[in-house]
Parts: sequence; structure tokens; C-alpha cells
Amino acid sequence: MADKVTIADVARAAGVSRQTVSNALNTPEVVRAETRRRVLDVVEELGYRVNQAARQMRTGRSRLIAARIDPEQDGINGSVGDRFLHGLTETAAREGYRVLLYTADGDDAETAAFDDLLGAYEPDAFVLMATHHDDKRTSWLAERGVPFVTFGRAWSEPAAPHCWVDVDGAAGTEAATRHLLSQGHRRIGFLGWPTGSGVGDDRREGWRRALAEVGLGVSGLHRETEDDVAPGEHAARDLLERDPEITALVCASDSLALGALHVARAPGPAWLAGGHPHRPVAVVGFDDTPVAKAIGLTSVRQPLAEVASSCLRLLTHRLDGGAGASPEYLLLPPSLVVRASG
Amino acid sequence: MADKVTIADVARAAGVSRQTVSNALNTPEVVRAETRRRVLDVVEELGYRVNQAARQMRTGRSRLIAARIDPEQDGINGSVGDRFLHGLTETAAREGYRVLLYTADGDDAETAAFDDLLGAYEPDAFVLMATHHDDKRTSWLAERGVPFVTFGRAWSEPAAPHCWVDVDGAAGTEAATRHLLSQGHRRIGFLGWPTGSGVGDDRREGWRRALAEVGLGVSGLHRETEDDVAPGEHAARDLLERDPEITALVCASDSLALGALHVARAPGPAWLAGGHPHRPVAVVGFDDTPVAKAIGLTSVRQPLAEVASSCLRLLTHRLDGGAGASPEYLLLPPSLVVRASG
DNA sequence: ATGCATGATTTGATCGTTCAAGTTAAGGAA
DNA sequence: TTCCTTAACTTGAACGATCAAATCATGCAT
Repeated sequence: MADKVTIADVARAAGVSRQTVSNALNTPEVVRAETRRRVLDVVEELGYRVNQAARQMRTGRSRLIAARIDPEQDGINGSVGDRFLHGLTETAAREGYRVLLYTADGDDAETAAFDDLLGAYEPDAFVLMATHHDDKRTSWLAERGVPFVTFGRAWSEPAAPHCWVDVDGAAGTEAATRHLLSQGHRRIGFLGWPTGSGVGDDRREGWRRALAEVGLGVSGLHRETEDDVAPGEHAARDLLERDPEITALVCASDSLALGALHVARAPGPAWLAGGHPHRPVAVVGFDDTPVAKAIGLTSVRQPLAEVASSCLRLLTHRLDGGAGASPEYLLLPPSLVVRASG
Repeated sequence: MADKVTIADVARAAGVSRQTVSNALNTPEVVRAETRRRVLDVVEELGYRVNQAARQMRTGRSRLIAARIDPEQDGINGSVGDRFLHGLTETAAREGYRVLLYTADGDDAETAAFDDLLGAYEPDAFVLMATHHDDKRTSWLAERGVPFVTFGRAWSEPAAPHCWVDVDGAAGTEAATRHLLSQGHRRIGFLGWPTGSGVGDDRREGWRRALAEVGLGVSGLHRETEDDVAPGEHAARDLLERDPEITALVCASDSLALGALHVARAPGPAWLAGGHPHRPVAVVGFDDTPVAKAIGLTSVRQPLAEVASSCLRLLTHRLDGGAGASPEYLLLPPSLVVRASG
């Protein structure tokens, strides 16, 4: 609290001007090596730290990156966002940035939040999660020339005008399906979300592809429903009852997979209510949430730490380095975490 | 992106001086009502927003609150921090503050992070989670006069020199135990953490108290172990095998409870490996994590949103209002979420 | 009338940094 | 010698807000 050391203090102690101190720190190449050393020694000795607010005033750059923190949606899939945020914060710190949080419920509230933040704190960039078709947020930012990356590809545009990083969901479900095929399963169903969501359609496609590769069709083998446990259970029951040949299910999320497990399991334990005795069915989820780990559910894991660091690297590259003209896209492969469920 | 409106722009348009605009916004009572209205109209019309950086330079206040984001510990209990952070962000926004994230592994790394942040971004305050005995972090901040609140009481000091908000863990386990008693259970065990952790000891105490109230002792009824699923399972097995009379277990966390469930359940489903057939045992967890909800585990729920908003309210009260001399403490009651497990 | 609070507004200075332009000294080419 | 270039460093101004002090009316008591 006591003292705040300013650049002028350092300059005085080192016997140079303010600007030379600034140069020694930010543009070393214009300062004589010996002078630079002397300045850096004094900086160290006095414990000088540049004041962000002052720097921001002059340069217009806040070294702040804004990201949304979600209320844990259904409580199961929510943890994805948190793992991502943690990775983001860690990488950001390493690159000299900090993560500023905001909340918003819906796209309109979020663009309003953009406006507020830009007016007051002037973050240098935004990181968006969960992109969807006709995402208003990206166009809002793009129109105003605000830098941003998205975790999630641009579903509506073939070649997006902005950078994105995403995980290859289709590759994930494809790997999951192949895994099940290799275990001898031949009739493998899919539990997903209603057509029209980019992410959901993508995950279904991976499953379809894997089956097609070995000459199997998908007719009557899938159900689409809301992303929660109860709907998942319902859909799974329906699917399994209509097709007694099905021995395995690939799911678009751990929530759905958990619902499926309630049906697919052998006569259930006392603390899981209402299970009809049923043949055992293998189940694979998506996201490798804590719940999956806890109950031994095989699941597709997204490399969230890498997604986060990639997002940040794309941003800082644009912010600090020359602003490369064409946007970059990055599609990372997920991995399958095999557990007892399949 | 185009234009940024400054206070000078507003002043010019409204035909007053910069200072009057500032006063109209920050000290309305010194400005004539009519003038104030005119200024506010112009503010609205031009879309003026105060620039935080400039304000911070002059006032020394950043309106930033720093909080740590954890890597999801064991993946199960981690979600507590995230729910808290979300609440914090939401309340902060309402009070004109923003949450700035940082990461740190261990107390020393965290105080180093304090130093970094204070030097560069000058957050007005810190919010700390998971306080423990002899917490280096609180003393570091206190010595330097940096405002902060902790989620978690000051375990080492009788009357802490700083504000804290906490959840009454003992009340939670007490309620859980009473609930089990009311269901007819008479021999109720406890699975907890090694003695010495404030939180863990507190939770054990609530269980003990509830049993004592109805004249029951606790000898041989509890086990202490590391906070994870496997140790929980191990400890539960040990406890249940040595005392065949036990019909229910209260646990210090959902992780432990999940381990206990692996033992306590009726002959397990195929996807949960290695279960010895066993008598059914009721289990209650702590934290009401997504996992608890997913598997139907009765659990003690902490009112995280209220904890977060209370933390923030205590802070802003001190930051904005007069800095009340004596610290305030707030102990909030948890609630029991009853599910199939007990 | 004069003086003097009081209310409403304005003026100049300042926070700590970096930008842009200026200065100084040294080295080469003419 | 004189001029020009370059390297190394310094000086003043500016970013956009608020603080502290100054100014200008206005009303009221003396």
C-alpha cells in the first residue's frame, strides 16, 4: 500500500529520463545495452511495475480480455465452460493479459454487455463460447471492429471473417463408434439434439460416418431430444424398446448418456429409482464431465486447455503482432476416455 | 469502434464545463436540477460512458475485484468455486464492479499474484475462497491494507480482523443427521477429512452434535481420509465391515459420498465395477454438486449465490460507503436436498 | 450600500504513461 | 572545415477523468 513507484522514480534513480526507462522496458533495441541494464537493475530494486491504467490511457490498450461465465446450465455439462475459463486465465497471464468476467443471458443481453464493457473498461478482445447458427454476437463485434475469437466454429459462414478454435466433435463420435464396433457391437444407436444445432448435427454425423464405413446404415437408430437427463432416459428407453437388437448407444452429451444409463444398466441399485430390468447396453457420453468420471461413463474428452491456449494465442498474435489479414481456424481432435460403461 | 465520447464532448454539447458533467453524474446534489437533467440528456444522446482508466488514474479506484479461478480439483467438488464465481460476477456488475480472474497454485503463488495484480491493475479488493488455518494470504493482504473478504471464516483467529462470509457446515451435517434419525436410523457413521482442517472438523462436529442431542455416542463411528472417491470407498467399506449395525453415512463431501455409495448400494449395476453385495445403507453428501444431482445423492447445499452477493456487499459497503471500522462476519445456513440415497 | 455566507459553476493542475518531436554528441563524407 | 546522418537520449504534450481552488452570482443581514 505504502508507496507506489512510478516511472519517474525509476528515471531519477537511474539518472535517465522517463522516456528512456519506458524504452528500456518496451523498446529495448533503441537503448544502449549498458543503459538498459542500469535501468532494469533499478526497476528490480525499486520494484517498479507499470501502471496499466496510465498505459491504457496513452496506448488505448487495456491488456484485458473479456469472457462470459455461465451459470452451470444443467449442472452436468456446465463444467466445460469452467475448465475452459481456467485455461484461458492461465495462458492469458503468461502472455501479459488478464481475463475479465461478465455474465449475460441470451445474445441480446450479451451484446449489451459488450457495449458496457467497451465503454468503460475497454477490453482489447472478447472470447466467445458456444457459437450457434446466426450468432448475433459475432456480427455485432465484427461490425465494430472489435477483435475476438470464438470457441466453436462459425456454423453459418463457410469461411468466417473471424478466428475460431473448435473441437472436431464428429471425429469424437466417430472414434467412440469405432471403439464400440471393435468391441463387437453391430447395432449402435445415437442419442442427440434436435436437428439444426451445429454442434449436435456434427456429433451425429461422426457416428453415421463410422457406421457407413463398415457398411451399416443408421435408419431407425437415432433419437433427438432436449439436452437433459430425463429426456435422455426417455429417448433411450424408446429407442431400446423399439429395436431389441441395439447393444450400444453413442450420446451427444454426458447428460443424455446419464439418462441412457438409467435405462441401459442391469437391474438398478436402490438409490436409482424406477429401472425396468433390461439387457446391458454400452453407453458413451460426450465431454468427459466430472459426472462421467464419477460413475465410470466412457466419454469423449475435449482438450479444453489446448482450446483455451489456442484461442488466446490467436488473439495475442493479432493484438500484439501485426494484425494478419486473413482469419485462422483451428480444429482440434478430441480423445476417447474409456471407462466401465462401454 | 468509430468514436469515443469524452466528458469534454458532453460538456460542449450541454453548454457546461467538464466538471459540471462529472458532478451531474457523480455528485448530483451539488448541481442545479435543471442543469443536471440537461447534462444527463446529452449523456444519453451521445452515449457517453466514463472511461475507467482515466477515472482510475485520478481516483485510484479501479472498480475491479480480483478472484481466483481454480482448476477443478477432483472434478466433483470443483463446481462449488464456479457457482460462486458466477454469483460474484453477477452481483458485482449490479454494483458497478467487474471481476478479474487470476490463477495460483498454493498460498505463496497466490500472494505473488496479489503483488502482480496490485502493481499493474490495482484491483480495489480481493475475494478469497477456501480459507484454512494460518492462511498466509489474509495476513499478506491485511499487512498491506488491501481490502478483502473471504468465503470461509478465519479459522485461526477468534475475532478476525477482516470480513468473512461462510456457510454453517456444522448446521448442515447436523440437519443431515437429524434427517436420517427421523427416518429411523440409529447408527449413523461419518466419513470426513483428517483432523486439523477447519471445514472438515466443523462438519464432523455437526454430526456429533445431532447424535449427542438424542443421547447417542460417536465412538467407532467415523473415519477420516483424503477427499476423493477411492479413499472414500475404502474408508466406507472399512467402517461398514467393522460395524454391521451402521445403516447410514454422513459424508464431508460428495466425493466421499460417492465412494461410500459404491459400497453402500445394493448389488451394483454392470457399469460400476467391483461391488460386494451388501446391505443397503443411506448416504448423505455435502455440496450438492452436479454429480449428486445426477446420481440421486442426498446432499447438503450451500447457498453459493447468497454467499457471493454477501461477500460483494460487504466489500462495496466498505469501499464505497464509509470504511466501517470493525469487520463484519456472516454465517449462512445451508439446506438439505433430499434425494433417493437417503 | 457593504459585507458575507451559500449555491452553482468553471478553471487549472494532476494521476503515470507513451507518443511525437526535439536535442546532443559522435562519426563520415564532401 | 562544414554539412549530414545516425544513435542515444530528453522534453513537452496528451490520453480522460476528478480534485482543489477560484470565480461568479444571489440573497440576506447589518
